Amino acid sequence: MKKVSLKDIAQKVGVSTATVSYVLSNKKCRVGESTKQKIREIAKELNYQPNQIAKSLKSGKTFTFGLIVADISNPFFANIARVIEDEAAKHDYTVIFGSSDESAQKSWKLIQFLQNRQVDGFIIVPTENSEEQIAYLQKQNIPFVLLDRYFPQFTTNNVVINNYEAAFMMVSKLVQKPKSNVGMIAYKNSLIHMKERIRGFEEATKKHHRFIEKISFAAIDQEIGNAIENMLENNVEALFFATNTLAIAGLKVLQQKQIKIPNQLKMASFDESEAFDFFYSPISFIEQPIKNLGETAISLLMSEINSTQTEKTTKVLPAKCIERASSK
Amino acid sequence: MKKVSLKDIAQKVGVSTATVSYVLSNKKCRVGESTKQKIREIAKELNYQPNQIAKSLKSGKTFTFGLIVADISNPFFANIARVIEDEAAKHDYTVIFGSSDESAQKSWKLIQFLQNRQVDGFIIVPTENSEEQIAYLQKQNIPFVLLDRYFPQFTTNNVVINNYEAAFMMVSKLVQKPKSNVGMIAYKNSLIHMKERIRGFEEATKKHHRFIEKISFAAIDQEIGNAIENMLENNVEALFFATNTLAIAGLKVLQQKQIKIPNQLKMASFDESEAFDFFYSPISFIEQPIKNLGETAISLLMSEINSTQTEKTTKVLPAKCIERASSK
DNA sequence: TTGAATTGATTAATCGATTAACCATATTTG
DNA sequence: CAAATATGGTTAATCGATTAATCAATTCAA
Repeated sequence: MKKVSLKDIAQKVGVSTATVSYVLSNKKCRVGESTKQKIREIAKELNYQPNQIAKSLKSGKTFTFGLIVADISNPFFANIARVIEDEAAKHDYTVIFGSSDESAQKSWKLIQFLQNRQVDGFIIVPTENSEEQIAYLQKQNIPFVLLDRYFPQFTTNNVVINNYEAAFMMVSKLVQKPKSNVGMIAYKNSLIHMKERIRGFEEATKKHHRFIEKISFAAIDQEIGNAIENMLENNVEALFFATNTLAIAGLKVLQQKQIKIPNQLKMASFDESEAFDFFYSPISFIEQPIKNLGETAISLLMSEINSTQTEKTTKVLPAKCIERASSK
Repeated sequence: MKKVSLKDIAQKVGVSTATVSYVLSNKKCRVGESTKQKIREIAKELNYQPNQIAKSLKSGKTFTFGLIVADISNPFFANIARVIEDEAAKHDYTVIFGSSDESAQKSWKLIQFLQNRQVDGFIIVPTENSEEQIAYLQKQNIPFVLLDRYFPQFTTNNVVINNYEAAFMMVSKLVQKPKSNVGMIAYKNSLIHMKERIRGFEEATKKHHRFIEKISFAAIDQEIGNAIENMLENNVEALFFATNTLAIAGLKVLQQKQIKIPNQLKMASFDESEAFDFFYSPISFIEQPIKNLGETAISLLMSEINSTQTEKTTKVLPAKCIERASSK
């Protein structure tokens, strides 16, 4: 069965499609009361649903956002996606999203794809080496907001947390005894959020012997074993993970090796995970304000879209240290 | 900056938009080689991206699926969503999805919304009392596939597992000692998948004293405490959870009460969760073939869309019992 | 009673891409 | 050389909704 269009209603009522359009969109236009009623009646009877595609073509607006996250299988990003969807829905926007899996190439493909679908704006968690993509969006004057990370050399709308401060606070609590050996496991990644987390760790461990292992996102399972091995050989007594994904992978190895936490090794991580709660000694972590991050991103994007102003804003939201058994 | 359209290219080259369209879509049509080259060149130079909205309006196809899951914050559905997206992308389809949160009303809203966006088909995890929605889709002749659950009274495309068998197998292993007290915590829900899980539990515990607590999805946190309390008062020595969400909620209570698993209470659950791996005694669970479920759903939907045949199929996929420390 | 104002509705252009149906030239063919 | 056939393109309608411009019929004012 074909979908009901304005034309169908118009024919049945015996008026032009224009009249039907005016009535159903409640425009202040001169249409007789009896005609109005009849049109509304028939529209309801046929269960008329306006064709958004046609509307979009005419208006140039799709009421759709594109969301590109770095890794949708990570609950952090999955939850952010959820919040962003809910928040967008409040403004009658749909969200189409994709996962770049930290690959600039995939991110570029997604941007092109979503642009073809005429999204009205983007929320992007940018990957390494995606600078020219950002430059492209800027040049095309497409509204967008960067999330979680950004490029300091570009003036863009950003929503982030203070990674340096959060890492510094958490690590300071984790490594109280000076001169001991301490370690951090991070991503091999030049993005600012990772740099800042590492800087926070370093600043908090000035008086310690520190060891940093950097792992590539695409090969966590292959590289994590060695990284942990090295940490243990260096007798670190505290270990800080730069993300929840790294922490989960690391914990699996530590559990295999029967390392007792926190007795043999204290630990803490960035981001949360349901698994952290159920570990025999609950894992300390840095809680990011996910709801706030998503809401702020949508709010920035909405104001970018609805105004002619091109002033860019960077919002820095507070993160919280949740200390539990694993770091004491 | 406005987007580049066929018209822009046509003007620059000095031909009609029709010619440009023919060339860029590689139609077998008579256009001179030199003109072809020039058009391709200019198209590249202007970075032409076809407007999918316009294409959709003309073709009546959006190459978009609507996916409605019951609860996107549940990793089971989140992962299914992921698989479905990846699989759809292989066929050059986009997926727009929403979460009904087990509410028929929300589900109905989502269907209307997605239909306005002219999706070419649906994959739906139906909620309780959504029968008339299914009937509506059927009447409108809109291609769709039901996932995880279905309504036996409707002849539809379904992709499910054998919930009865999976529950029976797992519970049989969980409750070996006859005559003991055993319990199940399920949802207060009349959907077939839940009924089947309960039937599996009952069939496997014919020789036991069994206790079943039913909890409403919308009030898990409020009701789970009492449910667990009752189980403990009845001295159950084995407890089966109908879903991962229930298990996680239940585990939190059990942990507070310092119940030792499996010494004081053996347990097992449907579905997986990262948290199950990190519990001090890893939780036994029924593993659903998520990848296979998603792939099959897309494949059914694709063949429904691409063929005129209206024959409906129900695919029943195998689930697997993963036995670990918690049930021994 | 004639011109002006009001009411109720229609026409037609538009958004961007597609495509069937034409229309010129140019080249063969009998 | 006239008719047939290629060759290389253009025109215009279409998808469905929107909306400025217009028109016809009525009512009102002077």
